[in-house]
Amino acid sequence: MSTSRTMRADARKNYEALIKTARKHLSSQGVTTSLDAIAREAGVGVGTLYRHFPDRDHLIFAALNAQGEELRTAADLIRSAETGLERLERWLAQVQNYLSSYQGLPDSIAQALESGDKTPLAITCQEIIEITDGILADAQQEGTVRPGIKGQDLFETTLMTAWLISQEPERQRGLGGVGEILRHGYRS
Amino acid sequence: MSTSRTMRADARKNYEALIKTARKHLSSQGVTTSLDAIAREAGVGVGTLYRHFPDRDHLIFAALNAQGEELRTAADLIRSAETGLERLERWLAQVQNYLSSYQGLPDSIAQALESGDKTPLAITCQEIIEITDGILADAQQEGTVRPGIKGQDLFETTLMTAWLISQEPERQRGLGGVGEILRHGYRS
DNA sequence: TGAGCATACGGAGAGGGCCTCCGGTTGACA
DNA sequence: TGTCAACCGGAGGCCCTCTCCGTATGCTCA
Repeated sequence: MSTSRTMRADARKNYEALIKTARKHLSSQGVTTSLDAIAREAGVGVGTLYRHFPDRDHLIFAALNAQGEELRTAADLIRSAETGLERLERWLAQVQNYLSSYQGLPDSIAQALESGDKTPLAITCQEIIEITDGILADAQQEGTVRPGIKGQDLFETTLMTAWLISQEPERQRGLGGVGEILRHGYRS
Repeated sequence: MSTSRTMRADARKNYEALIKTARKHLSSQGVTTSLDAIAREAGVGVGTLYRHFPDRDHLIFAALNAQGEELRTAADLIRSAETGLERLERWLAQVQNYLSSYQGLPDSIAQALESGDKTPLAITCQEIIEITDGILADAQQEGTVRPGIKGQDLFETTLMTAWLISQEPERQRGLGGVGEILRHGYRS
């Protein structure tokens, strides 16, 4: 979908208002926030919301990827790292951050992954796993990450961690224990 | 609450019918199943359900601990293990199994842990962590588990894993990768 | 410019879930 | 058997999701 130039002007305006309001509500209320309320606050009928975003996941995905916070652009931060391990861990931190954008997002993602792989969220995950595989290969080459580890595994551990974080947003103690176990788990 | 002998006979009967139906619905539909539907199928008014179980968590907790599937009784399986590590891992497997009883249970638990520690679910978790600490100490004594690891950490990784499992019930591939990373992460 | 049409809008309404409240019922005990 | 505390049922208010269709409006082309 996205704001294409073949959209009518009013449609584009509504689309953008919806995304803007959705981002706000998703950030403060999590992925289960009321879609009705979003439409209302965006000054748009519910029908309009559902026409633009057939289901909740489509809206979440669009809100997530609006503006420039996509992972791809963040790839720059990674390049400056010296070792492959450092690059991998910076990348995983980015992914974790991305997956924790909204409270409950990991649940939506896991469900999307389970039921068919055609949804936008599922496709995004597949892309993340592929990128991870690439970075991982370098780290394994240099011997800092154990062989046998797969990008899929690291994605899953990162998703799990994002889930834990988004459930307990207060504890800023950075889940030291869990993170340490995981790092020790894939490093050589 | 529980089925006490100070309850009136009709109250006890309803309580038990509710638990029975709740177990069925929770098992097949997960923790978000309709409470109205449970009351209906149990042949009881909704008011009765809410009087016995003030909120969803109370019902989940009661359903979880009805009959003998509590973790405590499963402690027997653990004793036969020879090494402390083996005992620990069997215990964690039990906990993981318990935490995956219903789809979405880990979410309920995480929320209970976050908001006050007085809920039955939160109390149960605290108990599990304490038991884990005990078993963990033995394993650390014998040198098979790294020092610095805490019962809380192992509980959290187990909860995360249970979440992943309960989200993707199909994949019986046993999340080989994730499990292997975690085991490697806490072992010496 | 303005007529005509494809595109898009809005919101009522059906369906369902949550939870409360209170008039009515019933088990227990004297 | 009578009395009352304990317990029941379910109507009803509120909120949410999602569909459907009559209405409105941006766009295009003559």
